[in-house]
Amino acid sequence: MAKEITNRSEDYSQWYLDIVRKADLADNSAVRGCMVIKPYGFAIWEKMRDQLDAMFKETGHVNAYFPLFIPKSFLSREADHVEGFAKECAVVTHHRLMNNPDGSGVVVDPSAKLEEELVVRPTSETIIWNTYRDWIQSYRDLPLLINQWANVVRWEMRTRPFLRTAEFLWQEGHTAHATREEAMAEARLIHDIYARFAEEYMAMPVLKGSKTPNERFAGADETFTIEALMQDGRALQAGTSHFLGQNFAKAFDVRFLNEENQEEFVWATSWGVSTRLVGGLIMTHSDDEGLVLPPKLAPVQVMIVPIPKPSSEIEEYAGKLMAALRDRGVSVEYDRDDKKRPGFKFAEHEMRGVPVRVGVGMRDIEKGVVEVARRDTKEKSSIPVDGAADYITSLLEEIQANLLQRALDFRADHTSKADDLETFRSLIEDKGGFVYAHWDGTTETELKIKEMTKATIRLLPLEPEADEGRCILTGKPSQYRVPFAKAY
RNA sequence: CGGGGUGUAGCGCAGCCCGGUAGCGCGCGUCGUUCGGGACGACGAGGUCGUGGGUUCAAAUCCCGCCACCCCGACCA
Repeated sequence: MAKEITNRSEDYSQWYLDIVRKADLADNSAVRGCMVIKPYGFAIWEKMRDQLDAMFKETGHVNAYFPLFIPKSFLSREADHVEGFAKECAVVTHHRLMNNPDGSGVVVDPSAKLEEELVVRPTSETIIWNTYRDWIQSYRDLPLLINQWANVVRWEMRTRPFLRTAEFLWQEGHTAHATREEAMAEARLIHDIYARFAEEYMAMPVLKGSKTPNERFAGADETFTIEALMQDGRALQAGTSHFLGQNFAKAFDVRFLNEENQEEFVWATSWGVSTRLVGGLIMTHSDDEGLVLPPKLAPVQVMIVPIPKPSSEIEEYAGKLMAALRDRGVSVEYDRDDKKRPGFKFAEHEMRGVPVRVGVGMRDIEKGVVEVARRDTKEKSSIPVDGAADYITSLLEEIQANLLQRALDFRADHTSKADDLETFRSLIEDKGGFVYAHWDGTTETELKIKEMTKATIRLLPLEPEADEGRCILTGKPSQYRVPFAKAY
């Protein structure tokens, strides 16, 4: 069922791009590296967004919005931060165009040069912390638990729809706390929320852990990550939550008076997930027939196809089922297009990943049944129409669970151990997936292994399984294994 | 920024080597027959052949410049 792993990544890449296009998710845009998200693709993002937003709000967060433009000087306040992002910033230098004197369209008006150039946000820590300085005076102002839904721009050299685009949509949470412990707990809380969302809603299992210093967010003291495994054996960083220590508070001079009337710098976190999750969703579940959506995130969970074409008799028969499904909170649509034939519609809805298709024709009406087809296994069965709403409701739950299980099995099949460099290299190269190996803990070794094999340490397990061994590169002692993988 | 490749109808491509004024499939429109797994037939619409120059009686085709995009690297929280 699942897409077979191929070492020829261009095949996999083509398969992915075909799904994006054929399932009507996104198009290339006129701007290099930016994509147009089409209504169906955006509907999936909206389902994700609404669910995440609810989870943030349940844990005391509120939404706000900060400017798109950041004065260039803000970026350089935090040394690591500017170093991390400087190479991929879009910069606004002027604020006016004028007619070209030679009549060939418009040019930038040189007299409209900005005093201070503006950077299109690659992330908002700087402008938000510059604002927080004015909002925080006392411990009574803390914690400050704010999230924003926004777009950001990172001028990446190579892009791929959803997985890495120059402009992308995301949420970024920025919180301020009175103590180190509280900020760390916040970073861990969000990390847990991301993992729960990935598994319960996306049916995408993730590894949880912290990043090595080398892979940490620019300006963070600790980065927590969730890492998923795609069907071509590559890992996808799906969401990060950062403990920022007092780095940004110091850079933007954000202090507060504690209960003892002493001045302290505040403690911070930031965290985000993006439209990259849509790419992860596609790559986790899709097959050669197209997209496969987990019911909890499918814009349409059940599509009713009249056979051979719409009629008032079929609509009346199906209408009762639709009402019963809606009563149970299931989103259902009736395909009333009378131009397309049933076979075409079947293929089309499969392409778009609709979890359950219900076929209704005269034959079914005579027998008092409907034909129920599930997208994940392609199985079809004839179900009495009277109990169909209950059957389909539980079938949706079963599909959700099956997709997660399938992905878990795939990950288990593509998780291995290596005790020497040659085994490691061949596992990474031929099998893909996560390869657990011993590492001496140094950035130097991490980088050398990356250079030799393209594999990176995806995370450091939070509760590592004790397993003494020797680093596959240097032979130095190691207390536990870390998962390596090639990553997107 | 290096190495390779491609620009021809909405999409995917052929034609280029060997110059003669543009074609195929899908899609699109109309009509008819169809309709329980991507229908078929007939007719039809749609193209500054990426762009600028050169050679030639004549350029999609040959030559030179430029631009864009894709792939592999580099890069990438």
